[in-house]
Amino acid sequence: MKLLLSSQRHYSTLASLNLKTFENPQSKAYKIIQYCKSGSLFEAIHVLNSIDWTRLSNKPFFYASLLQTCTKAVSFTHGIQFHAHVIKSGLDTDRFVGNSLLALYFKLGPNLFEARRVFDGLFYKDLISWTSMITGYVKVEKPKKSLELFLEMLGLGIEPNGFTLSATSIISAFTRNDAYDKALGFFYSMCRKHGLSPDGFTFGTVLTACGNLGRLKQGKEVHAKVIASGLSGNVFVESSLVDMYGKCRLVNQSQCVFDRMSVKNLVSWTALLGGYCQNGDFESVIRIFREDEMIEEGIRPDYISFVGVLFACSHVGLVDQGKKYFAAMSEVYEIKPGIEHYNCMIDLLGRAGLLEEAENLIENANCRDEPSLWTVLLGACAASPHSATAERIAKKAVELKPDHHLSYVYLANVYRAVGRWDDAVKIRNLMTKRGVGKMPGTSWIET
DNA sequence: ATAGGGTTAG
Repeated sequence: MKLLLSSQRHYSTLASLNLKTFENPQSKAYKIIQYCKSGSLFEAIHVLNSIDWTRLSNKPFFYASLLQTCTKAVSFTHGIQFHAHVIKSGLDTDRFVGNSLLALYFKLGPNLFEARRVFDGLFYKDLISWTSMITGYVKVEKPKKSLELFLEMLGLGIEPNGFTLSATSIISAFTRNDAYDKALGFFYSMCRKHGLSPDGFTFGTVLTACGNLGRLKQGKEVHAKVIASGLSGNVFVESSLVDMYGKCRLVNQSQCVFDRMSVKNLVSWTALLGGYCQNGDFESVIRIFREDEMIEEGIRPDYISFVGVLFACSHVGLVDQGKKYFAAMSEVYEIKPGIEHYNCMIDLLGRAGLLEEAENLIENANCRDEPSLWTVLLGACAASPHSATAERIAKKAVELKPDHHLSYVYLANVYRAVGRWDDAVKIRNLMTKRGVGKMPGTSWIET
């Protein structure tokens, strides 16, 4: 690639390159900025190459604009070249240039290493620098680092007030860290201490936290805040509410919120179905799915919603229905079944005593060596352990997952059921030898 | 003048 910004060119246009003239529409400096603003990276570079860059004043502003344009135009290679020039001119300590570089590395990289280097090298870090780095860590799945940095920022006396976004990224970091309690705590201090008004994103995150914690009381409080904030029409917020009530075992409330939603999407439906699933009302799941209500509203079920309905089928023992949905998944909706769908089907078939059919299904799946499939099938076998099939399945499970103690227990149980006491003892010894958990006493019958 | 953000499902 041609090197940009050669310093050996075009002294003739020097007159148009000072700070004052970039506001002059005739000047090339003005054109560069205009091109940057409209995201026309190549045009901007073209003009840039026709001037003497070394004589241009106010370089930080140009570098920042150009770097942002690279980010906007998704051109990482150009961005890196500009970074090289930035370093050469010693402007990488400038916070505007640096912040633009951070955006480049986080949005197009993501290159955490380079971003951190830029961040550490900044002469003065402002709230935007901190926020970029904090949210950047969340993005690359390093919530702990993100929180460390957040605390460091607070230690320096920089308050995240006025910027809801920095607060939401912290909440997000907490929730990704499974520290839902802290996320909730932060939400409340954000509202009370800093007087910030949360937006839809914040509410979505916080409601999910309430749901995962089963905190109905706080969930309701947040619901009240949602209503007060006028965000009731937000499909993300309302789907989170449906989810929250479902997880807090108030499935009626979940249905109520759902019914009043003016805009529903697939996630809203799946959250509703999930609520019924978690509350053991599998009949409702199947009823809602079967009545084609979703399809009437123009919503096509996806990978996850099929997990819900197959899970329900397996719990109710609807073999034909389950088979129908499993087939429809790939035939009608062109969704490749995954391990979760297979698990449901194996459980469904196995519990119905259709061991061979279940075994067949596993053997023909591309995830056939996945231990969980065999473990699930083995669990289903416990109801009918009197067969060579059960023995075969149990052996396969032990082979694929030698550290799973239940497989041994099941296998021993199969032997006991047909009176092969010596084999049962061998399994017990094998378990001890491999050190995989404790064999239950002889009173153990089935799960 | 220029820069920063995220949510939902089994």
